[in-house]
Formats: sequence, C-alpha cells, structure tokens
Amino acid sequence: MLSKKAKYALKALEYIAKQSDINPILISEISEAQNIPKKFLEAILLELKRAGILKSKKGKFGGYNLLQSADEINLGFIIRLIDGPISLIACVSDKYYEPCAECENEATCGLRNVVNEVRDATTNILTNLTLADMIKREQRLKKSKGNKK
Amino acid sequence: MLSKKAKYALKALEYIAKQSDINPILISEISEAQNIPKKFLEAILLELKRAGILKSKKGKFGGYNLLQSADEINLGFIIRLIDGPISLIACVSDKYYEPCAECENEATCGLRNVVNEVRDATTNILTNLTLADMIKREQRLKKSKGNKK
DNA sequence: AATTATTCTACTACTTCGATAGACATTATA
DNA sequence: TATAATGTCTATCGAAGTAGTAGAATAATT
Repeated sequence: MLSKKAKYALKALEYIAKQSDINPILISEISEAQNIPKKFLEAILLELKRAGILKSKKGKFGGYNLLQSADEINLGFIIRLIDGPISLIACVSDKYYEPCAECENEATCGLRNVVNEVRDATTNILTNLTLADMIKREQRLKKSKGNKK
Repeated sequence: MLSKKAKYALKALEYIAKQSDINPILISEISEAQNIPKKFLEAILLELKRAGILKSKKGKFGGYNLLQSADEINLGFIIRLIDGPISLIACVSDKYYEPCAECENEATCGLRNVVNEVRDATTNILTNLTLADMIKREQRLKKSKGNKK
C-alpha cells in the first residue's frame, strides 16, 4: 500500500497543477482544499522541492508552484521518492536493489521470477503515466458522469 | 514491498510442496533449508494451517504437509493472507476496501483511476499463478541455465 | 519595522515488523 | 509408562516506520 504521505503528495501535486501557475499556491490553501494536515503537508512539499519537482517562494505572496510541467512529472518517480521501492521484493528492484538474504541463486529463484513479472507490469503503467495524465483522466470521468445524467 | 513474513511463507510453502507428501516436514528442517528463523517460521506455519493451506501432525515424527495441492494454492491468496491488501490504496481493494478519507467523489478521482489500473494488472498476474507454477518456473530456469553451460 | 509565508530542527505517540523465550500439549516408541 | 520429539500458545522485546505536532529561524513584501 502507498503511505498516506505518498497519497498526500500526489493529491497536492494534482491540486497545484490544476491552478494557474502565475501565483504561488499557499500550503494552507492546499491543506484545506485536500484535507491534508498542514504541518505534515509542509514536510511533504519540502521534500518535493528538494527533489526538483516544486519551487517555492517565501514571504508574503509566497507559496509553491510546479518546477517541472505536469506532463513531465512521472507518477512512478513520485511514489518511489516518497515510499521507496515499487517492487514487492528488493531483489527485483531497479533503484533499490538488494540481494536476497535467503536465496542461494537469484537467477533461478521461482519467487523472484514471479515477483519480477509483477514489477514489470506495475512499472510499465506507472512510468508511463504523468501528473497530466492523471488530471486528464479525472476530467474525463467527470464529463462522462455528467453525460449519464 | 512484501513483508519478510510473506516471503518466508511463500518460500516455506515451496519447500513443503517440493518434498514427498508422505512424511510430514519438520519446522526445523524448513528453517534450516530456507534460512528462516525457526520461531518466526512456527508462527507463519500456524497461520497457514489456520487458513486451510497446511495440515500438521503433532508429536514425534510430526510436522507439516500441504492440505491443498500445489496447483490449488494461489499466490495472491497467500500474500493477501499475510500482508493484507495488494492494492496501493484501500479505495480500490476488493477484499480490504475502505472509503477514501480525503476524496469527495471516488468515482471521479484521477488517482483512484490510476491506482485501480495498477491493481488490475497486479492481481491479474497473482491470482492466475499458483504454487505449482512458481515451482515449474524455478525448474525451467535451472534447466535453461544448465543448457547454457 | 511589521507582516506573512516558507524552512528547518526536533520531538512525540502509535503501530507494525521481525524475532525470541518458555511453558504446554500431543504423539510415537522403547 | 517413561521419554524424547514435535507442534501450540502466550507473552514479550527492540527497532523501525508512520502520522502528525511545536516552535524557532529565515526570507520577502509592504
């Protein structure tokens, strides 16, 4: 499961991306709009800033904006950044690889083979999806819901 | 990521499945063969027994055997049993569904839509794979490695 | 200088994870 | 029937991770 932190990060990014990028967005505005504890959100936005996803402006009329554009921000990247590996076991992870402590031979491990297949399927989806895609999907869902009425 | 507990469970099941099912397999034998702390393994095997996957025999010459056959034991089932939801967020889980605390409308949530796609991909793989499949893969990998030499 | 905001450090409470210890119950066989 | 071997159960532990909070420091604007 994703941590709440990762979920909050994605929700916050979505919110920021949907606003005009002229004025910085306040932490407190995001916090209220998305029901995220403000102080917790602070830490999350800072982390996203350090990772080069957001930029911030201090002081009056300060706040956060995207540094990358929404179609450059990859969902898999954000999840890995906040929560670490996406794979079910570290022995099949790209970015967080660790050898298996129990396995005698990773190359012939059946479990590893299975878990690797899951990882491929997951990362194929996540590394091909951007923040912009997520927002598009939301808009499409809202439209089709409206049409049905 | 899978917990070590889930990984141990799968490794232990694999080991048991590979032995002849005439004699019960000792906890201590599995523990040594698979590098799993014995006392921890005890608790895991008990849980698998309670779930109807294994049967046990107490006393001298006791031990564990499969209760279901290896091609009936579903990998997704084992993982869910030990670790809980496979989905990244509970709002897209079958067995562990919980409404999203922050979302105003789950039906139109872009994040939910994305996460749902990941869940489908993952469960499609895992619910179609059995313990027997995992063992077959291992044997195939070992063979093809042998041929290369 | 005052105000409004982000930034940073530190902390707390809680839960889960991984593992261990020891008493208890059951079974086979000598 | 004694005894050795084995699973069952309860309780506990330390380390790590999760979610969230408090408050001072810093920067930008008016």
